[in-house]
Amino acid sequence: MNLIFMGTPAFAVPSLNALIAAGHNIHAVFTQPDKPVGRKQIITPPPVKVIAQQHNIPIYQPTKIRTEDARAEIEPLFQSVDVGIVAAYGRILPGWMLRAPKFGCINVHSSLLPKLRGAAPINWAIANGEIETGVTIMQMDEGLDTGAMLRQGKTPIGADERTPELTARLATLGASLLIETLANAERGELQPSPQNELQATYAPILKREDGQIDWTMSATNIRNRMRGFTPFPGCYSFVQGQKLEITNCVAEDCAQDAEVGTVVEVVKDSFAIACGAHSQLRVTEVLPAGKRVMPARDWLNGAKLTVGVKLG
RNA sequence: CGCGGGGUGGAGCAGCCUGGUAGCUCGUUGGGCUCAUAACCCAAAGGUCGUAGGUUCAAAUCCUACCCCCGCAA
Repeated sequence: MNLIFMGTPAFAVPSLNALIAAGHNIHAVFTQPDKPVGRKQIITPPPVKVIAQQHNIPIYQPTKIRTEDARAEIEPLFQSVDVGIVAAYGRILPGWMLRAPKFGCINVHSSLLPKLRGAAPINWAIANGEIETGVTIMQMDEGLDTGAMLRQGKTPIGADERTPELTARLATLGASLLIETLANAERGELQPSPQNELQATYAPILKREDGQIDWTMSATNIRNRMRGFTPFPGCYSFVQGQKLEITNCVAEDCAQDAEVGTVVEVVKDSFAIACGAHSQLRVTEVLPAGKRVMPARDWLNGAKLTVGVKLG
């Protein structure tokens, strides 16, 4: 089919590659502008741009698409193709863009809609303790991930799995579902299925503050968030005024009746902190501010942590 | 010139302000104890104190420049 691809991060790359491999005619790739990354503020192109360049596909990186000038330039392009494909493009598309292509725009969303609509569905699937998630291919409308579903695939979430691994798997799954969906579209066999609004939940974009541990949560809940919030925003607390990120831990039952957030045990290779719901979080690996990831054992050697210290 | 933390045996840290013997908790190696041990006891090895200058009788420590790592902010 003749199409336009819109995507930005690594998650979108398998979909783009699959479209190319399947022989679709990609008229243009839209992606976010190059941005400065890291302490050195090195200008870095998004992964999707790199792939597009390798295949000599025209690239558009508009900073604004809601202006009349932008519309005048872009709308004819969209009207000339069969469908627009969106995979983690990172911005809200105006209605005229969604309607311009013959089949409209189709989105690869990494959750089992109507659950987890929004910007960070993979992180929240893990953080919420789900045991299964997936990818939904949907017909886009002007709402937030509210369009009719075209195809859906599921995958289990491993007990120790974190966001990067799950993201990679879902990206691959999404790519294959996307190709199947387009094949159906070409045969005129699409069967849109509306979402059940009553079951909708949301996965808001993550902020740095989301990483601060609330010790009144259960240890299992905290551990799920640690997995889901890897690598950003992480899962951290403060020990004697110093930020300490927890990079690995185990949830345990707690017989003791200590105040939540206090250290209840310090042993050779780990330490435990009282959490809500009669549980405790045994920390086995940490990232102190200004340092790199280290086993709890190493950190304890120098930190001289004692039972009774309050975190937060 | 965005703000800030840091570089000390293999690991994590103290010592620096108020210059003068290289310290702590571990790890490693050897020995001991024990039915046994990742536990305990004894002993040993292992350090250009990030780099280069400077001040000084004397620098991990004070001064100057530089290199590298990291957190925050973007």
